[in-house]
Amino acid sequence: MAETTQTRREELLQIAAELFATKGFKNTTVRDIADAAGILSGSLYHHFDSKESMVDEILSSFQEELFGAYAGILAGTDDPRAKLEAAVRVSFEAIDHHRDEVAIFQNEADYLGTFDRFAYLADRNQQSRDVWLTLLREGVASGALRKDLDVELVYRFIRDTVWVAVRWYQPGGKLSHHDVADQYLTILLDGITT
Amino acid sequence: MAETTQTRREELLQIAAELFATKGFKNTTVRDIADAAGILSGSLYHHFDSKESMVDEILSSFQEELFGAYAGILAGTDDPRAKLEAAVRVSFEAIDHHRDEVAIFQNEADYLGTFDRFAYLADRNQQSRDVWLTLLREGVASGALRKDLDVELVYRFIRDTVWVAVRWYQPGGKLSHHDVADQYLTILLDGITT
DNA sequence: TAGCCTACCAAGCACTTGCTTGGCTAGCGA
DNA sequence: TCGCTAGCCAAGCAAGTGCTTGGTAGGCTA
Repeated sequence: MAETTQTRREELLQIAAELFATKGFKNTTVRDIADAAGILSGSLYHHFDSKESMVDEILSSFQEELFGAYAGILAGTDDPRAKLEAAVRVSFEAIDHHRDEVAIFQNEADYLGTFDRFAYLADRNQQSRDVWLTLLREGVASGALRKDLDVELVYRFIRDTVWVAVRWYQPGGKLSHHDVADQYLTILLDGITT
Repeated sequence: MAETTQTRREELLQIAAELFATKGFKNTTVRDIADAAGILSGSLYHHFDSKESMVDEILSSFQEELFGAYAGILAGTDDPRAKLEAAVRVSFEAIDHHRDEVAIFQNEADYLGTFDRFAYLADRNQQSRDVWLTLLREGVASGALRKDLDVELVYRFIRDTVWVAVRWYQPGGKLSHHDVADQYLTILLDGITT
């Protein structure tokens, strides 16, 4: 294989990501990671500078992909409601494809954000807020969404509900991420009453 | 004061709760707690057996109060829709009144649940699920809620949205917990479209 | 005033943490 | 065959971790 050089690194990153997602960043030791990889802890430092640089790499590469998808939606020509639906679907898809990364971001962003190195996490948060608020305001302006809503609050509810789903969503389970997105959009758009 | 004996203990618990909520349980050291209280770390062990017993006390007493409230709603004579609304309101109220406790439960339940001592956390989770599913099924049966909903999924969405609000809700802020509950119920019950 | 209790300090122990250092080995291109 | 690199090990250090121990000061009560 041509990418043999990269492979071991990426393999270790995947192992680390799963542990970070499951046990938390601070709660995962370099010995845990090394054990799971079948090597000694010191050997990790042949591949990475520090434990921090591992999460850094995991999170930043994921964020880049996700925000590329959002940008594509915003730049598209769909009507506001379709764009909003697309953003929700893309998010649930991210949970399906990048379970560990989403979980790490959800659980550790606050803590990691206190370090200079992870200042970009706050920027991404702001960027995400801009995306959703833009979509919601376009929706209200176009008449597709109710005018009596507190757009900021709606944004928070959507963001929370979508991302926290990573806690219970099972990638190979009975419900696909399409199913989950469908059900959530039904509730969000039309409510649960008859 | 008659409760002077209890006061210092409770004061220390409050200090610990705030740190656990902000920095995480594992990420908070006994020296952190002691520093915040203005004493040395060893002195904490005059009041408590261990760091674990501190979270234990914090969480269990909170849970008892919360589930008492749920039980009251279930036992009431309101119609299904009113009961559902009441459960949502009680939850947002808990976020307002017990910020730290809710945050700790949200962030640490998974990790703590792996210890025998905190097995009751899983029981409480199950109990909570029963409460919400009962309310939702009564709603569907009465005709107040749509029949095409996946009740289990709706439960998860509600649970997540309500409790994760602890991450951004500001107790003394512009929006009261009543306001937040109102807005969420509007969305949940009737949707965001026109 | 003697005995007891609450609240704390000072010191440190046993262990875990992230990370470092120096060295080994297998494979590959020249 | 030589040098180079990727990948790993063995050993350990400095800082931090939860918790223990023996002791002190002040107040309450019999």
